Amino acid sequence: MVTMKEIARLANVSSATVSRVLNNSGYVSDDVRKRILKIIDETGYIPSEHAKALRTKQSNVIGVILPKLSTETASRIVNGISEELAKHSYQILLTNTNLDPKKEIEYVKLLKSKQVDGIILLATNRGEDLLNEINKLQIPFVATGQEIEGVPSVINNNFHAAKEITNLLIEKGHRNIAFIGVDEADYEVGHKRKAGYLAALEENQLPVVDEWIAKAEFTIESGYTAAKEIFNASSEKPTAIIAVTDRLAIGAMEYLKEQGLNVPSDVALTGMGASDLSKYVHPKLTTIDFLSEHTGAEAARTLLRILQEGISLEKKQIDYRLIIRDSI
Amino acid sequence: MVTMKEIARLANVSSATVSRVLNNSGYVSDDVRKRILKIIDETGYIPSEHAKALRTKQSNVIGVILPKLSTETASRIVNGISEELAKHSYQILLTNTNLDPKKEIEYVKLLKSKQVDGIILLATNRGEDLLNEINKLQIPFVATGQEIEGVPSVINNNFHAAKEITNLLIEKGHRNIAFIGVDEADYEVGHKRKAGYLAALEENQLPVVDEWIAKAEFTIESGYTAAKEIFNASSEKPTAIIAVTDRLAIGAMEYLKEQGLNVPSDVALTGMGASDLSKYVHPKLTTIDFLSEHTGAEAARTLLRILQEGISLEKKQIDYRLIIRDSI
DNA sequence: CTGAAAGCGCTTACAG
DNA sequence: CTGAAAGCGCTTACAG
Repeated sequence: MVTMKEIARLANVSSATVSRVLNNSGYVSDDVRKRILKIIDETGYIPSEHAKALRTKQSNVIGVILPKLSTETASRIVNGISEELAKHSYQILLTNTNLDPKKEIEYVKLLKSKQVDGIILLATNRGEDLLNEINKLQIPFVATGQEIEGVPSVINNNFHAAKEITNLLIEKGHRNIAFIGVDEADYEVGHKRKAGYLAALEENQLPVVDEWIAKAEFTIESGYTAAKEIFNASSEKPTAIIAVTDRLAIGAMEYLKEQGLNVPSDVALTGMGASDLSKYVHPKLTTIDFLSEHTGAEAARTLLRILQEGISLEKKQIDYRLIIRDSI
Repeated sequence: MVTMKEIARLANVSSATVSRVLNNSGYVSDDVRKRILKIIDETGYIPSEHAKALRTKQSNVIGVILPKLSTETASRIVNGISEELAKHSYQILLTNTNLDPKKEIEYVKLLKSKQVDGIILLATNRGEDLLNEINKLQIPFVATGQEIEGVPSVINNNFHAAKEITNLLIEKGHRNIAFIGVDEADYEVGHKRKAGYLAALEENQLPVVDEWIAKAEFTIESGYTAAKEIFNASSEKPTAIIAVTDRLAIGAMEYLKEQGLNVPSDVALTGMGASDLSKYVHPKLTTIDFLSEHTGAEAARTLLRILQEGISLEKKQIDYRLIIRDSI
């Protein structure tokens, strides 16, 4: 491999001068600069980032820890992160926990050893161990997906989104509104969205009916099952269903169709996430776009701000957009 | 930051010994080993990968260059890569060209400067400049998505997949089979899939009708437009349409429905890619699953084989799976 | 079994 | 405007 020393030798200068040319730092005569650049070009010399990082303590790499890449939300967020970071010449070191929370901690350590300049975590939980590890860490850190206490977090406004979509149904005259949620251990998606639903009911003095509230997994099948449970359990049937993800809504839609119920005239239905799917099911799904690319980009910007200006805000909520389509 | 030197000092040994403990290399007495491990644990010491990489010329990082993360295929492939590499303690340094071919070359250089141990490229084209850059490079390299001459490539069997799906329609009695393809500059998706279609026609002595062959972009809208063109241009209408992606097929499906044509009884329709969408449109789409996670994993394995055994096969074709659903 | 020393490829104060 | 030298944090042949 051709090194800086080699370039210096060929150009009859010291490596200090080569370094100055490369970094545009300090004075170098035009003459010498040109000579060096020519040689760099001819040899195809590429400086070693490891040596550079070792010296400067800066790697221009940001670690990203994510639970699963093959979900639309995750890939939209990572895309947002990657575009924003690329603008500032940062690269992403990607680690994928495949939903194993133990790996989150392992990867935090790994990324530290790789000496990334910062870490962005797409969090699914708010585990104590993780928090400890982050606090031990002396690396700028941004969480997204979940708010993590004491850690700069970029999150969606899940509470208001759920509340608004519930209100929308209430305005349309629905009073029997069912809810398909997920485990509240997922604080943002499980707890906050449910809280938004409950808040809207309460404000409108609608009763909370336990049989109309189901807990599901993140799959279409689970949405189907949840809708079935709701319709089997209750003597009075709901006229609307709010699902906390599009996939759950689509599962519910399958069940409803199977029962010969029309969406939306018999039962209105909403999802959340603005997935690709939501546009192409029939009827098209009313949903909420959480602008995930934007969430990712904002997480990246937050991290860059910490890196460059030392400014560290605690919490940033990203706006969402309600998308009204044919399912209500 | 606590360094190896510091650990050595605290343990009253030399850093050489600490290094030996860390790497399980050479002899270290149990006594000393325990003492060192204890101190490492207490201090939370994490070795610097940059220093290590500088010394050993090995980083345990694989560079991945992709055109766009937010497509289902790309994220499935990257997921496959990431899972396979994780098994072998390699991490991914992710670079995203956002479909800018100039960036492919730029990122090849960047990844070299980051001294990744190898590079996996999800290629969309087979540009000459890129090939030159790769050849200049002295880093193990695997391409996927496109076969790149002289470079180990893991690709899908696009020709046979397209041929098989065409044959399937022919067996069903279709003789007027239209084709919605993409630019043949995308050799695998544009050229090979079209070639497979043409080969099936030829083998069955069916005529190639130019009006039945449309070129589209990678969007649902473009599939709609292409189907419209086909139906407007030709006096004799096709009874089946083969689209080279699911999104194109879904666009075509929208057009057909709009025209009051029933899928599959009036016009049969097939896609390729086994996207999530394909399962949830009505009728469900007959398509081809290219097993993208598997493609990614195989690309990773190919790279690891080069890295670990120096074995470098030229070309590997991944199997596909035909998924027959209701659209034919 | 352990240590002293060299060296990986850079950057950067310091001196001239 | 340029160079000599130190040092970043590791590993590894060599010596004992």
